[in-house]
Amino acid sequence: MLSNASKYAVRAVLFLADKSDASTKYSAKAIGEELEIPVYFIAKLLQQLVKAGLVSSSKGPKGGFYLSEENLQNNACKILHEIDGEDVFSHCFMGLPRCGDKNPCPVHHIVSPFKDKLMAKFQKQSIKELSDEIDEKGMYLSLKDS
Amino acid sequence: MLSNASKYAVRAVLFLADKSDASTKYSAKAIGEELEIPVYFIAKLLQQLVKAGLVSSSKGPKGGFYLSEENLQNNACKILHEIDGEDVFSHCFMGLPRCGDKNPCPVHHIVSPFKDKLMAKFQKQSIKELSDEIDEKGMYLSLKDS
DNA sequence: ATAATAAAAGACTAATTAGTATTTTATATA
DNA sequence: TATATAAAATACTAATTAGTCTTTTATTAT
Ligand code: SF4
Ligand code: SF4
Repeated sequence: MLSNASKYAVRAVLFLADKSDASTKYSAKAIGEELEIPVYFIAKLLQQLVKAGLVSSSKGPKGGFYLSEENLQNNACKILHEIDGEDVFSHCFMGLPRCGDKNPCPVHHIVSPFKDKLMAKFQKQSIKELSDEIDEKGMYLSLKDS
Repeated sequence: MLSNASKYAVRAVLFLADKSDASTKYSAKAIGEELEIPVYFIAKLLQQLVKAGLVSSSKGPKGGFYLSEENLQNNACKILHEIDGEDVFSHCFMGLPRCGDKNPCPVHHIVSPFKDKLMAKFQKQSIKELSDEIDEKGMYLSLKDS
């Protein structure tokens, strides 16, 4: 459903949401190593997100990626859309040729509420809120010590 | 999550469950056209399922694919496993390096029950039961007239 | 100024998935 | 027994996704 790319991107952004700010930046190398994501790959993804205005960055020594207060207000859905395209959640499980509520496939009543919940999660909550929840509930993005 | 291949395969098998028996067979061509699946592709998939004992077939004129009474007793999960491999449902949403209930990712409490429900659906119900349910509830596998 | 640092840009290679086409083999029926 | 039919086997091509590498540009600190 989600590509590796968008999974990596979400994890990286949530990491930055938790750890970074305008004066505490992380290089692609640091992020890749911390989250066990191929370094060159996450670099490319983060650059794409910067271009889309979802992540901030600065070049040079002491430079790196971070989330501004503005960035934190976006919802996580935007990341998925930026990386995987607008129709991440629209094409779905059984892939019927012309499917929908009128012509439900065998798993529609399982898949449909799941999609709704997930959408709500990623759409209604800002990155900041999501990140706070992760902190509160003691969830992990990386399993390196911590 | 599911490949095109396994989606196609499940739809084709459920079609055969509904329409075929030992004396009413369908050629790959007929199935492909009915379900709007590339003919050569579904042929290859069905051959794979025959080899795995999940579908029956016979060659020659009046030959084709069908489900025997025995085939109908299998659960749909076996199809997914045959086509996509054993770990279709095991690697999941956020793809954390070493994830699990102890180290839940941000969407674990949404994804996990969904996976459970889906597994139950595909594992506990036989293809026959699933097919009957599809009939009862008026669900569609194809949208060609009907 | 210069050296070191790190993102930006872009050009790659590799792997996987999707889909197509050709040849061979079995079988029903005329 | 010849012919037509359809699966089986196999060898492809194409497209997408994943991942790597190199060069350029901006910035900070020495
Ligand atoms: S019927 Fe529902 S679950 Fe099935 S493919 Fe369509 S949207 Fe997805
Ligand atoms: S924590 Fe749960 S939802 Fe998240 S990747 Fe692991 S199994 Fe999937």
